[in-house]
Amino acid sequence: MSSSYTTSDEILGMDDQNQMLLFSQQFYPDSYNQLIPQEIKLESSETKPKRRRRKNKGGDVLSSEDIKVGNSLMKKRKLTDLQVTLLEQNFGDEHKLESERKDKLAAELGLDPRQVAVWFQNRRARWKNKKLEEEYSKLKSSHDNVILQKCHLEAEVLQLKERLSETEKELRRVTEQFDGVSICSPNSSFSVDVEQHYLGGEFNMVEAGYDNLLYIPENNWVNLYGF
DNA sequence: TTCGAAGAACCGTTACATCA
DNA sequence: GTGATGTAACGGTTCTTCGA
Repeated sequence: MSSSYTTSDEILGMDDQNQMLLFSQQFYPDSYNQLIPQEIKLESSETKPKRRRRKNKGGDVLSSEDIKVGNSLMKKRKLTDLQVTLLEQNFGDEHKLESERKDKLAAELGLDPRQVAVWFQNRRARWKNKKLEEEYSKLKSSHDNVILQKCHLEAEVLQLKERLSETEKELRRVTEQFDGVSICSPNSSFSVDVEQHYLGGEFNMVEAGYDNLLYIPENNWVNLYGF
């Protein structure tokens, strides 16, 4: 990427004169020209090595991150509340930052346009992360609801199975009671009575959800679906 | 139409400040 | 003193635009 703005690494590599020039631009926003002179850009970009930013623990060399407060230099990189408020307002209006608006905002805030661009970039990233987090928690909560529902349904299935088993026992008991009596004959009026009794009467199988049962003379009641 | 330069946006990362 | 967190800034990559 090629940038019109000077990085702190580039500043660190400058001679004293250029450092002072940039220093005055950086710390006196009113007179800050916003654009780094071409000579400085060329000098630094041509020798720009591809490496990570270097640490600046010594503090003996001015960097673009130093800010003048009153008459003294402070290691203060944070933007002021007012600057942040205005940036937030602008971000609220529009997440994208056109070049014209960037320059206007930078002039208003006394910041480098590059700083404004970076702030918007980081703000968009934070916004995106927040959106992702919100989306995640929504999905998680709906997932939890589905799991809960599944548990309830499983419990219900268990309950129904138990009832089914009890009913089967009861049926076996009843059929054993009538063992030897011809209740299986389709022509038997007793058979019809039993069917009516269990399918539509006291044990309404359909309503009870037991409509998957079929009565076969040889096997008594058979579950059509395996449970 | 193609190609290269310039600029902007995005992403991952680093460095630093602040706080518990 | 230290680890966690927030954030300003950077480097690299990708995409778009524009002029030759």
